Amino acid sequence: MKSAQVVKALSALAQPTRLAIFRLLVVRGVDGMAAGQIADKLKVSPANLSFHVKTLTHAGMISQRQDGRFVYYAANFTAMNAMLAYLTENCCAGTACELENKQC
Amino acid sequence: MKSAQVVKALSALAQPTRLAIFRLLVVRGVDGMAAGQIADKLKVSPANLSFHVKTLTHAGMISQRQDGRFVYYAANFTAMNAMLAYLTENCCAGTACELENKQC
DNA sequence: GTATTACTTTAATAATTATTTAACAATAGA
DNA sequence: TCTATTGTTAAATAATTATTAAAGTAATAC
Repeated sequence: MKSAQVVKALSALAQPTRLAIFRLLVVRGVDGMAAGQIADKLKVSPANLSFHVKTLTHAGMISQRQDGRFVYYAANFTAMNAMLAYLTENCCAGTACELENKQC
Repeated sequence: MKSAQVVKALSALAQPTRLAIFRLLVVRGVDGMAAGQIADKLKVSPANLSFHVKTLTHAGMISQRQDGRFVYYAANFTAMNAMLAYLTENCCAGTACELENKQC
């Protein structure tokens, strides 16, 4: 994963409403949740929700699927895991710190 | 870990220079690296480096230790792991998705 | 004690990001 | 077709964040 993409992913999550949306969708799993449901649950205006899910979508952290009048959003677990992997990669220059003290 | 603290941690990492600083320190391990070395390596002005390490320190993602005229910075692995844990917590409502498809 | 090294702080400016309101689609149902 | 539902977009404003240059602090060396 490229560093610029990781910055985009982190920026997407680095906002209270968007972190709440993402966490909700992580717990929700693969089926995801309709935009309106998310907005209701998080007490966010539809326009504001649209703005934030757009940011998360552009960062690749969530995916979108239309079903009739409803738009379902779901967490992108592959993107999440890639981001987490980037942060911990080659920790402590690859020495056995994980085995010794579980620091990374 | 509280959600506001996670937002702070993510915000700290969500900037190219700061992500580069953090990654450098993650690879470096517990000993850390002096401010000047970091600035040289990343080709950042001292003032700008100071600004960014301050942000990372306030977010709890790195720690600071003075040694003579040098100030050493090191990654805070405990904070990093807490942040990663927050993001994946109760994924897919706790169903065995990890065992079934390694999605989270 | 003066100079040098290493780093931080302040202030000004530039750039980005979030929120709100209003207008705009698209689908579904009467 | 008319209307309600569901959601997005655009424009304006407010707020936050990053960068630079200059001044300031603190420790060591001469």
